[in-house]
Amino acid sequence: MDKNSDTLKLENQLCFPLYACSKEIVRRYKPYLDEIDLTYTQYITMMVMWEVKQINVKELGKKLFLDSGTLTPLLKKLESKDYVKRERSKHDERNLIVTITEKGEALKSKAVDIPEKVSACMTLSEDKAKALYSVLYEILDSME
Amino acid sequence: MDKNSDTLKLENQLCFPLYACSKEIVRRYKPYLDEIDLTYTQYITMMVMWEVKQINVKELGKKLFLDSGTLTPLLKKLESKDYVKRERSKHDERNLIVTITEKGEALKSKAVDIPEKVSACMTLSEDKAKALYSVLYEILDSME
DNA sequence: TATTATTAAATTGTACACAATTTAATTTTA
DNA sequence: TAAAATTAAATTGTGTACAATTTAATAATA
Repeated sequence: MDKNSDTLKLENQLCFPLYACSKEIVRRYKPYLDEIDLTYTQYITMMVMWEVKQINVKELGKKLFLDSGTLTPLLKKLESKDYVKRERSKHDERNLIVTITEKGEALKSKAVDIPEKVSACMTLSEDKAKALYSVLYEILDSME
Repeated sequence: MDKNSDTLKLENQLCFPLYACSKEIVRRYKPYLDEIDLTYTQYITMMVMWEVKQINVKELGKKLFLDSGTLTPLLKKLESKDYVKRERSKHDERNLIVTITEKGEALKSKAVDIPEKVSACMTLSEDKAKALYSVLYEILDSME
């Protein structure tokens, strides 16, 4: 390919549609997440908490691909809403243990319909969705 | 599917790997973009400028899926680096016309190798890359 | 044509996102 | 075991993102 003409066109990039698509879908979550007073990042954090109940910041960051610079203020906010509890591990005080609260557990029932509401606003066949899913994880795995 | 158990698991979301993958790839750009003193958003903006030479903020925003709240400060920064020129349209002063400068044009040659350097750090077959590309644009189109 | 509506950027405010540094705790090792 | 290295969060600083509002210019209309 002629390096000077095409490689730097937006339409020839793979990263750009990924970036744009991610943002646009996250934006579709907003009205539903507003109803339960969560941002998207807080929502995916709660998704982990609903599943594991308790986790430290490091492990949480690994699951979410986020670092403490993002998670520390976010977890403080979730704590102020009483959805999680933050406390240092007695065993190793470097670790901060995040634990879901009852109020956090209760929030789950309000969130359970959100994924289908969002996927309803974009038409994508089951097959393509599965293919997309597996390619994305393939990329994520290959980059680690 | 049992609503209360699986729909809210991170691993069952399509948006999450999209969000994570986008961020991780953008992060791979950083070391190369640092060398030419651009952020990723500035870089995709310059990609449009290399292609069209001149455009107003509204049209630029449409191409990049960004609004004036993001673009205004970003374009001011690109202007301060002398990569673009910002001036009101004489024909309609509501429009701000962004024009690439000579220095901006010259930057292209330094950026031309970046896409292949980034794609080198993730293994993805041509076929899968193409499939991914087309599904992403299908989603983007279906959401407009 | 004066008023109203619309449009395009800019501004404001909140929340990420992440690199780099700092702080404090724990391990390793000389 | 005391010093050095490592580790986990927190902090700092820069740069997005985007909703909502404001400002200024232009277009539509009563």
